[in-house]
Amino acid sequence: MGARASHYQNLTDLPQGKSRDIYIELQKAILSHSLLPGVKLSEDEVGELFGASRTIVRTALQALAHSQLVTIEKNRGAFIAQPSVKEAQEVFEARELIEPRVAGMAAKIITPKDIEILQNHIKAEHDAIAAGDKGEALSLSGFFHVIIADIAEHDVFSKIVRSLISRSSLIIALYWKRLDTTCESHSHHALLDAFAENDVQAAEKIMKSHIVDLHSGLDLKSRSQSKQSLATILNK
Amino acid sequence: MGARASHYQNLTDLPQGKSRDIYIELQKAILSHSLLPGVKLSEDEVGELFGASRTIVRTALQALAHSQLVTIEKNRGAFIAQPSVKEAQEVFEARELIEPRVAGMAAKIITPKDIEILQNHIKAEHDAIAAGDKGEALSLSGFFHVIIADIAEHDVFSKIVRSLISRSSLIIALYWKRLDTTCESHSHHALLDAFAENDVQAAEKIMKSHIVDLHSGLDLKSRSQSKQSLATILNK
DNA sequence: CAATTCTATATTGTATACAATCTTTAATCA
DNA sequence: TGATTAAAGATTGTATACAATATAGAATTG
Repeated sequence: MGARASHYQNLTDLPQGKSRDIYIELQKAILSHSLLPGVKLSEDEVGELFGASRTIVRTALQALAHSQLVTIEKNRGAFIAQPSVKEAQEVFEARELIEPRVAGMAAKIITPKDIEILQNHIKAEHDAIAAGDKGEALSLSGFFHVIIADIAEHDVFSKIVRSLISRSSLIIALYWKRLDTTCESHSHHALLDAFAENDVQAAEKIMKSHIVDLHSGLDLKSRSQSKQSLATILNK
Repeated sequence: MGARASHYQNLTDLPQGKSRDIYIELQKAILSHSLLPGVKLSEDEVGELFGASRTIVRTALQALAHSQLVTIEKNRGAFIAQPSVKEAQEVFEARELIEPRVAGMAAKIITPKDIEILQNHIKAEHDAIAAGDKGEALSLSGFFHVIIADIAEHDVFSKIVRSLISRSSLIIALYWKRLDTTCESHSHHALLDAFAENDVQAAEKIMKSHIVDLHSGLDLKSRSQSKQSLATILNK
């Protein structure tokens, strides 16, 4: 649990403070699909919810915009980003190039403790699925990839991977067609086996096919959409 | 000329306005090594220079911080970033993975007009070297890679490449040891030949070895300068 | 004289007031 | 009625005043 929270935190380079808190909270809501693409984030409303002035809120929203989780339209405001079909393709193409390499690097230097963390993470995924908490399960399965990037101890790749995975979450919200998410867990298990044996090549290969598989789970013709009030969504 | 300006502009997702102008100007100064790593960017000073309020300046500085060209320290201010040795290694490792792929993609779809643009760019590089304008030459040789990313028409990779090249400029300012920069031009020429023949594999290979070569031009033991204050630069 | 504490100054952090712009609603005209 | 225009309201953009913090210099102490 503590591990998960820290992964959220490390996603921004904002200095500590209220802006950072707001960034993290909003991000959490976006990655768990509580906030869906297209939803407007009004400065007053967000400020009201978090007890912060607009100055602070704007800092957080601009940071989210830099992370491409939010789009800011001049004189119109901030909205949860809606990645285009082309962007969706590109994000997964990038993941197909970068993440196998990262997985290979992780396999090289992974420790038993790291493996335990990943095992616990997979368990948490299973629990979320069992509990029917789809948003949480999805969020966790994304963070699985982030943990691997952290294990690889390569800050540059790690940051890129985090960004790509965040954007993947939005892409999945818009274009995911498969209803069975359980198939993913299989890949994660297989990856763990490769890690346990420090098998670099196997890790690369499994990660590659895993991402190709995720990519193929997208329906890049239709997109889904819905609108809700921000206050309702954040339970505040 | 116009092409070069547009490449600066496309480096940020800031909305049009004064913040964007400041971002672009500061970035230009950083990439041409007019502003060196460690230099402080005081909000008042920058605001004075550009005739803008601190609100606007802060937006620009925060954007630069997110691009990792600037580091913001709480209650201390913004400084031109000073990449560590580890970060320098990682940036070039990332470039070695990503840029060859991008060069291959560009080779596949490049047009005669694109090739002409690249040729003109190389000529501008030569002119800058001939004129002894080292900063300009360096900046241009970086943008050569950005243009290739644009030709590949892959926004996600393009953005990553832009970021890596910006950071490379800081890294070169801190760790470059070679005194002859002319050798680079050769690689750029060779790349152009591969592009002209739409030779994907050759483009990948040349780009890879070009970046490995750049990487080997770094002295990752000693850094050329540590913190420079604005006072030092102004001889006060 | 060196080291330390204290004070004054300068700089950044935040809230807020006002301006500019967009959005919605009401009114007008064909 | 339907479309167009005009006014009112709401929202974002920007400047600025004040608060919090860090920095530099002076005073103090051993």
